[in-house]
Amino acid sequence: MAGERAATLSDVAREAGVSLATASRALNGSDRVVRPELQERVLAAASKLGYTANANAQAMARGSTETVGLLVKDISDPYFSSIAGGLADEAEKHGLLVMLCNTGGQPEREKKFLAALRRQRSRAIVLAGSDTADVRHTGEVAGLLTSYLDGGGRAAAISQPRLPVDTVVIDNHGGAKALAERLISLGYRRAAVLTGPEDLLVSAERQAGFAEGWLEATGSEPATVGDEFSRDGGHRAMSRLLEDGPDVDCVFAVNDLMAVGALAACREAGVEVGRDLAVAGFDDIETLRDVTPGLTTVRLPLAAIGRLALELVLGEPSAELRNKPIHGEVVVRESTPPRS
Amino acid sequence: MAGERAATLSDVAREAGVSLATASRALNGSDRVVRPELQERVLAAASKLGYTANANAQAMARGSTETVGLLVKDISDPYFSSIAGGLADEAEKHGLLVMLCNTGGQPEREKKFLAALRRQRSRAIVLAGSDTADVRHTGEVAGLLTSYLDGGGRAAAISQPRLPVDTVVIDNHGGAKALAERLISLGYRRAAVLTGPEDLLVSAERQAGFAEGWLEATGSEPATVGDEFSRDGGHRAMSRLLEDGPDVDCVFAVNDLMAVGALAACREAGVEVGRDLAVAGFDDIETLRDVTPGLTTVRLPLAAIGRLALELVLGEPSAELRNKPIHGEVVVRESTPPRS
DNA sequence: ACCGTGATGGAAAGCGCTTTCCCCCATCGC
DNA sequence: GCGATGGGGGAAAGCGCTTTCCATCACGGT
Repeated sequence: MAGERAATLSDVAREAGVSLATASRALNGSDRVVRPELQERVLAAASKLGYTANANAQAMARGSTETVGLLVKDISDPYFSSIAGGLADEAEKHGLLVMLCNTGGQPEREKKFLAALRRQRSRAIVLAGSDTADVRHTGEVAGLLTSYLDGGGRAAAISQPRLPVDTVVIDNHGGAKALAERLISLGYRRAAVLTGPEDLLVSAERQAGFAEGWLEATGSEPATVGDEFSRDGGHRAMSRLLEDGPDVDCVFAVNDLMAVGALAACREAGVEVGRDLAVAGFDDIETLRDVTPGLTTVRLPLAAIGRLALELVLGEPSAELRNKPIHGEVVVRESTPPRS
Repeated sequence: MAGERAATLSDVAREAGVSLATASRALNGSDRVVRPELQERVLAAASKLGYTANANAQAMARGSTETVGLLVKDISDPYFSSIAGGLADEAEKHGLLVMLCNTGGQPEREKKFLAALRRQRSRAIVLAGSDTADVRHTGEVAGLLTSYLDGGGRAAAISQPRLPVDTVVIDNHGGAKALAERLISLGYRRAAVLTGPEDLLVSAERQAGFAEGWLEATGSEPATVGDEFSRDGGHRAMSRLLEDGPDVDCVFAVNDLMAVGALAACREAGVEVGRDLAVAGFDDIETLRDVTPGLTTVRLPLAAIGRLALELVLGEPSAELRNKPIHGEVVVRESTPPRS
């Protein structure tokens, strides 16, 4: 049972009657070739003993591991889980294992995880959207990342190019601006934006992009209501907006989750979205595509973004930082019908 | 820069003018105590050199790691990402890193991951719902798991107790049966079930539980339409059902995703759910709580399940297998109004 | 004054691999 | 027929830690 300690390579070598070196070469490949006959003997011995290589030992001897780290704010958020899904699939193709780090949006945790991944000698790290305007924290993260990179690690980020690493840049500004323009062409004239916390970059960028588009086209800035960057935040923000007497004909929630909360708030207040008021979101979360009325939003290829981030981080390192821009596509649905 | 190889413990020891042993004891704790003065010197040296322990080396020396593996079918599915979220949070509390393995429902991948986790000498493995009726595959997984356990590993499963490990058993049967009873008490009499593939245990159990409840109360078995265990599967199944002329007043989709697809199919067919037909799901996926009409479903405490699974797998090992039952709670919403 | 005791520091033996050398021997060219 | 050549096996040196086993040293009891 659990008594007999796991077979080691030496056990296999002995069993096969070859040297440790040969066993290693036969089992885990190398540039050196082993005579087929011996190779077979080693393989047989290994399977007979139920040998499983010790990845930690290999990591030590080889000086490199087969794991990559992924930092997300909240894996149960569909935005991140979709990215994670794409990244995980790509990782699997490369034979890499993914270390999932759920930061919960806590800077302390983020740093702890970064340290842990470094300790693990992870081959690469992908940071997904933990961007904040908190300069102090961003600086600390940049510092940790830099020493990780100096130690031979690779890293990439998803979202804003604020860290000294390659990044998959999501065009939040452009997407939101395009959405604003689209809403205007649909006939809307008075808008409000439901935003997340001010120091959340995604939120700030989307808000700014939308405002810019709106301002350019109508000459006026949309109103703004801030709350949490979540379903409930959207609900609260929308409720507040409605209470204040909504002098608006359309509302842009900076992400789909907030938009869905807003939808619910409208429903509760007896406001019919699509007829009385238009609502739009951002991300095009898959599980949210069936809400009613269908939510107008900006589609982001989330899984592809995850895949891309991994490709970026595993590809040829380059001297200068690379940015891979990703543009969203405005998807119009029933929540923003053309206005007569 | 990247030239100077990372500082090792010996570097720190030398810098601090102490032995390797002392440095180790001072930095990574142990039962042995180090004089405060020395301790401080070591800490200073470490920080001066930017020392980061090598987890792989520690794993080798200690014979144990700080990682746990999590196998899920598809992390981008909210069911699994919620479980993963709960588990990840719990792992963080224990200072453990989570290896995320996305099997994509492919048996081959599942086995590969299991082997990989064993190679990594993961402290524990949690298998989340990859249960299938495929006996051959289940047997192979059981085999891999057993040798992993024999090697001193710990493992737990979420869903059905089919593997030789502790498991968080989700009472799919009971939940579905309770749902059936509830629907009947609401006045429904003719039901249909939208199921996933036959060899998917979750689906089969929910169907059976529902059928049992229905049969006991009405004396008749609900009709059944099978398709994929996904939103689109639900959509297709429901479309087919509607085409065949629906002699039913309520439909149970074996999970929320399918139910939402069904909702969409109804909408497209001009059938108003809540008035013309009732629809219910299972899981109570958070992001789906705002669909309209509100979906009646069976709530599962997904995050808690993830947490629990980790607790189970990290707790005192026990001789006999433990099962931790989890019961869902029927949540009635507008999609199944009382029938007059 | 002497020896048992407990607290600490250090030397060194691994942990399980990979990989560099080194060496042997069968081939090959002339 | 003989040295050069190279394919392929093995010994052994790490990789960076932890931990056992000693060795010291300062006390306290008698």
